[in-house]
Amino acid sequence: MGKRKDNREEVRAVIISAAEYEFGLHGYKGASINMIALRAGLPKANIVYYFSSKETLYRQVLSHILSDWNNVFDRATIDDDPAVILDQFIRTKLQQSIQKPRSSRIFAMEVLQGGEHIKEYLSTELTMWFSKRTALIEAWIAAGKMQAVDPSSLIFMIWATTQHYADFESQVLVLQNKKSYTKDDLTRIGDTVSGIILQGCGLIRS
Amino acid sequence: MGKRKDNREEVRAVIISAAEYEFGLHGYKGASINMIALRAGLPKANIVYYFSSKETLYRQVLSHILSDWNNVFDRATIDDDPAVILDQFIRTKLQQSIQKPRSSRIFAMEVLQGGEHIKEYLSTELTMWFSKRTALIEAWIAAGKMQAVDPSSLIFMIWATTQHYADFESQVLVLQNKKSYTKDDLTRIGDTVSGIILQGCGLIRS
DNA sequence: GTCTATAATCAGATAGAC
DNA sequence: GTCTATCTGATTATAGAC
Repeated sequence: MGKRKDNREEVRAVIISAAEYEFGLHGYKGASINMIALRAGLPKANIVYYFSSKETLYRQVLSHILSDWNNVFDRATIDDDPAVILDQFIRTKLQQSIQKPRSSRIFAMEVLQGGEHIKEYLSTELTMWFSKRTALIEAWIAAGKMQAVDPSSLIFMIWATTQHYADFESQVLVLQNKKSYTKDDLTRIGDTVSGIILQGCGLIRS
Repeated sequence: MGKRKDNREEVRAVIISAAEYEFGLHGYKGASINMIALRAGLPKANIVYYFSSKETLYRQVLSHILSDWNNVFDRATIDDDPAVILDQFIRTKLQQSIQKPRSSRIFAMEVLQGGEHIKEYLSTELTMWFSKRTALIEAWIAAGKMQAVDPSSLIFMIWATTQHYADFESQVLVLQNKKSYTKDDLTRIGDTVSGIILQGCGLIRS
């Protein structure tokens, strides 16, 4: 019976992966169970059998994405150097964005449409994370470790900029006449963004 | 016959406005002609009568949005002060984002899903705009008017950050425990974003 | 558990009366 | 020009054979 359970989990994982692909490409409404089933190599009835409904599947995909989003900034304290932490935070987010663009896009489309499906995540887990980080930045400022900036705006700025490369990938690539990001792009973008933000917070000098 | 033509244009304007609302809320697939018709106060057959198809209506909405997007940066030259131009660019974009969030969201969802409907705009008009602006930034750098930064990354950073307040409005408001943006928010965000970016480009000192 | 066939619903588009 | 009624197709979900 262990066999059966294992298989069940494997199948669920295959479906979630296919669903992530389709939702990331077409959004919640635009993705169809049929296409997800085709991509997973299963008849569409099985999708419903494993997840009850499209809505449930979508929620599972969302929580699968959110569980993947831990980062450096999480464990930083007042004793850390803000320059090091912010630099790592920016580069890690950028890397995630460029390596897993579809996850970022699903989240973006969800928030764009009001975030109904992740209301609880936003108002509990993420709100707690956010208030701890803004408090830390304020503590750094009070300790004279960085210059006074509005912490919320700073975090939004980093989120927005790093996610932009996933969410607006089609625009970014067309404008730069490229087919996909290279390793050099990742370095160049990371250097520029980290450079501007650190210098803009008075953490490195011109 | 002038009467009729005028009326026709009025009705079309009402429909476009209702369509902008619905597309901005639910995306292309998620919005239905039925809901657009209800919002416009018309039977749904009239929507199709005036615009032939949902697709055509959507394209009209998109081009209506794009025609609205001119800004300060457009007419800047090498003789201008980059600090002034970039500051105005940031604050104008931010204002547009906060005042017309739905336009921004429709554009965002379109690009997120691959930008098929605006391929031509992206690869002609916007590409030209973009290459002129990056060239101008490079000229400023060469003239010693600002410090060396990657022009593309800088523009993306400004776009991403300013649009974030429209596109991720639901998240931003929840995290700051607000119902809507105030005039103070606009000032505070503008000051922070403009401050970090200008200082980050060596245009003001700490 | 797995799959085929089908029911039920909803959307976009059209026909035709007024 | 404007609207009601209807068609056609797609999509989610279910029933029931294997």
